[in-house]
Amino acid sequence: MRSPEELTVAFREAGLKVTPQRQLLFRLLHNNCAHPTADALYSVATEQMPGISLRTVYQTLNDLTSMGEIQSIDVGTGSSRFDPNVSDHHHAVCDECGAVHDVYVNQAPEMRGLNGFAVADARIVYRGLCATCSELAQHR
Amino acid sequence: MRSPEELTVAFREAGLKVTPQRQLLFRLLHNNCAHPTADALYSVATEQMPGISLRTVYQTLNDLTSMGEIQSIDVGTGSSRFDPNVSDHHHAVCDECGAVHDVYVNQAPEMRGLNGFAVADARIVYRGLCATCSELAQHR
DNA sequence: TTTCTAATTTTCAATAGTTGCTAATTAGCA
DNA sequence: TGCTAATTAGCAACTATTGAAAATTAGAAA
Repeated sequence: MRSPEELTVAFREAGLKVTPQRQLLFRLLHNNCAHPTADALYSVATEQMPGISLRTVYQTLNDLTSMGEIQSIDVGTGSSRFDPNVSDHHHAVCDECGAVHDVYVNQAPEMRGLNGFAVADARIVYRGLCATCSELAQHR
Repeated sequence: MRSPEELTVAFREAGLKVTPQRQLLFRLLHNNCAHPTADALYSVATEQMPGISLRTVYQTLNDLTSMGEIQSIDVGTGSSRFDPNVSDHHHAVCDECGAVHDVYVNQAPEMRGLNGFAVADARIVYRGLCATCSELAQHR
């Protein structure tokens, strides 16, 4: 996604208002590679702006998603996660600690069984143990 | 998954009871490639057995899943879908009609960014238009 | 066949995640 | 400074799923 400053301009150009709540979320999301859930963002946001509502967090995330600034990802952990990295990539989820990592895949693998299905998008979710957790698993 | 008859034996051997509700679900799932949701199965089951509870459907699906007879898949359509095909395969979801198709992938693609992540499983979800829906889209 | 008991089913409440609605507030233009 | 449409907050509602507990039942044993 673009920087908070660029988003400020983009929002105003789109006729949207730039509120303190939105600016805070712009900052919390920028360069955030933690793949946070709405609730995780809400927790951090509340520290800096007590009283901000979870509803507003969801609303802003949805707005940013439909503007293509962030993407919503579902890695099967119950709630949606939000990713300011909208480049073509995939995700690896640690079954132990729940951390989500970015994975880049060179070329699409050969597929069978599509039978005329017109693929527009492919998303891969890897599951397993992250480096830290598999390290810890060794010592048990 | 195995046939209703084989499951009947397997359940008894595991000390589990074979109830009419379970037998009905065995039949509804056998050779079912529609990737139904719990609710979809509940609807069909209700026709043949009025009064069966949604809770029982969920319970039986969970039992079959933990026995490895079926798998639970999440293709991002809100609710879990259940697949009696437990062979190594992936799924293509039609954005128009919601149908879910099986896709077989030859070999895993080359990945970058794993940084020590120990992959245990990979699931690919393709999105796009199924053959029927892309056909219809042509004529508009 | 009848009895018994642990497994199962049903019912209903509860939960998590997310969205809908509405009154109150506010950004930003005139 | 005032105005108004956009936004926020608060809360109810909704969907998918699970928990808990009482009632029922499969199936082994007598």
